[in-house]
Amino acid sequence: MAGVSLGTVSHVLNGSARVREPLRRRVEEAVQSIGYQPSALARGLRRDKTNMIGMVIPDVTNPFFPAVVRGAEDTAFANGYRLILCNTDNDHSKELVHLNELRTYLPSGLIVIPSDFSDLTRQTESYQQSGAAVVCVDRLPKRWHGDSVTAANEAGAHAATRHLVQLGHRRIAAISGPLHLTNAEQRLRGFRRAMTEAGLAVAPEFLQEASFDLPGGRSRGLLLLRMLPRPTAIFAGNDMIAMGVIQAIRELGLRCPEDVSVMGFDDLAFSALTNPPLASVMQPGYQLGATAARILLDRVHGDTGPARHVVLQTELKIRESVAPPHEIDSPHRARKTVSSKAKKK
Amino acid sequence: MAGVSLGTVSHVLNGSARVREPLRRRVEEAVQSIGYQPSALARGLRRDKTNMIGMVIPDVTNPFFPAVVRGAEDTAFANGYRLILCNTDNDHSKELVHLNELRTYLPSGLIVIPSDFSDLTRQTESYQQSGAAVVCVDRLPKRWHGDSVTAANEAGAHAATRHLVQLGHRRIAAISGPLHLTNAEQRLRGFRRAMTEAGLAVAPEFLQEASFDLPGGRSRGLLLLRMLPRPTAIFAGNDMIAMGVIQAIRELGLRCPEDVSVMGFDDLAFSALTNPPLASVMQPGYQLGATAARILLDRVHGDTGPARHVVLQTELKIRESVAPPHEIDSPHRARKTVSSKAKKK
DNA sequence: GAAATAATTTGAAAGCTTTCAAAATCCGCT
DNA sequence: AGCGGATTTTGAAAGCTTTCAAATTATTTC
Repeated sequence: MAGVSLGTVSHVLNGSARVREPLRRRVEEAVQSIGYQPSALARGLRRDKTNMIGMVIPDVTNPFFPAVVRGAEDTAFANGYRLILCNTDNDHSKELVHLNELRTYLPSGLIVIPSDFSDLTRQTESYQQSGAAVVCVDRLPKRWHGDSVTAANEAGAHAATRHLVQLGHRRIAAISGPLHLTNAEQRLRGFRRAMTEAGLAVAPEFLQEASFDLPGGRSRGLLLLRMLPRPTAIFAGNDMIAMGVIQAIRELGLRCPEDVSVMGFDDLAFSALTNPPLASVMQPGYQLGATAARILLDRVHGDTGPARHVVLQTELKIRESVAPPHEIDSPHRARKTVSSKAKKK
Repeated sequence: MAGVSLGTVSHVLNGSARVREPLRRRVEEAVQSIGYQPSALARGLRRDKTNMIGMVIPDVTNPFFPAVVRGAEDTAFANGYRLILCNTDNDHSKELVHLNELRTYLPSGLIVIPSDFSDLTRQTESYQQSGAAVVCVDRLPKRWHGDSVTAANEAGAHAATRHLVQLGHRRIAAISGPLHLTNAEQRLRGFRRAMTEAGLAVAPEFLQEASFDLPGGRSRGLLLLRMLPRPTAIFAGNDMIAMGVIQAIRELGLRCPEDVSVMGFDDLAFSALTNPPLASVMQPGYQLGATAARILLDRVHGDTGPARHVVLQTELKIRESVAPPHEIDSPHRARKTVSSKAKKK
């Protein structure tokens, strides 16, 4: 200690009160010379809040989520906040463990991509009364009324399906993600609406549900492709499912897009590099994360307005995995990029 | 509080002293009923150590790193530790910020994939004297003497190159990653050794250096492909570079593998799905992370043995992006999977 | 120049655990 | 019943900040 009281040091470091020049300088020099850094733990303990943000995601390994994490990390970091990353593996009990433990670190907030059957709502209460904000991303738990950031799943799926219809497809099947996840359900809804609007009926067996991964898409794809008459196009709930479908197509000796068109959702970084390049509905993962962090920070800084539900626009990326069906003459061709509208309420 | 002293509660919760049954039960019931959870902050403050592990990586968005993160997260979580994730963006100053700040949280340890020009060694000292362990993964800073977990880069690159040679290639070029990264440098070394052993000279202009990403691979690829005589095979420093090369090949109206074979390194999850499927040297990202966490936990639990340098084996994955060169008759064909040896010292 | 007022600086408490030494209780034994 | 030793339980300190009220110093005003 170089000549001054503890309280003064704190004031210099936090600018919490004016300190006259000579003192301030002495303190700053001392801090410099011994490389003093305040203990984040003691600080958090005293302030009842740390600069940490808990980020709970299903799995870093799934290529869509890292983009979200990155978006959140960047804006959090730029504002002096740090991320604690938690994988839930879509396991509800693991989610609970994380949620419960995270609280004892007094984080400033939580950014959550909820797992299946998440009852985040109840957890959230205890966080909110400890002053932490909670923002949900990508998919929402049932009856979620707090802040959220999602993609325009319904609109995106609608645009994608309409594109398939415009290419001339009539027998279009869908492989949705797990329907208790709101994003999977919304995408399916968009698919159905587009089909209805086109006056096309969807046989119930043409609607399959799979887990959001490659094996899920492959097995459901095999199922669909063995039906007669076979669908000429398949709308997949996400790109991993779509890749599974393409694999199934190949296994059965069929070709994509000549025999079956495939449309994905997510537009992962590598979807443009696959064989064939995958048509997909782009959703802005980075933006989802960044926006969630933005909202969270606003809350931390005192925004007490009504819950915000940000819906980010998607964009249809047409690539070689879709083409007009072979059996029928293709009536119209639509190669342009179609955007669904962004919406905020 | 239900009838007993503070110290006793602590003992019950930590098993730090025997407590007689009736008391213990009363405490446990009280804890249950109000859902009491000890403050991780106060605990860390008192114990001079938290259950957090700082994980510093270049970029979650790069598909190789999430696997490492996942491996580390899983073993850390299973042992009651949590991960604070930090992106450095390969920016040394950002790495410094993270490293400095992380320390104030008194983490149990650090798992670091160092950025370019990292001088982690100095940082490490101050961590170690605060009792935190540091493990380096994937690549090492210059003169790193602490624990490390890396892949057998040299051996993997050697095996891959030898495979190309055995296919009949003579004019083989390499696009390495940034050579101040030890992993890039080791892979290049493996490449050179295989070439030397095969009695093949490598023209200096056939050795290019690129950043570990797709644009890097594309631009260097274009360069190489415009040379005359053109290389018949290109060994890429990682899969992202390899994808860039394939893109370059396509842009020039050439075909892979007919005109040019491409070999990658990493074997990312989607490398099997690209067009053409990418031959690559598999390195076990998940294991790298898991092993690093394992070593870290051992250190935390008191292992004070000499520094461990674990080298994990790689495995050559042959896929359609490599084939015998067209111009020459292919002398031998080698389709089998070749493993490099694992090594521990 | 003294008093009043404003501006700085300080001291001490509080936040929640863990831990060490001291106090209390238990147990067996005579 | 009383005593010694072993076992449990308790009290208080410490860990590092922040913050509030109190104390000190500077500044203004008459």
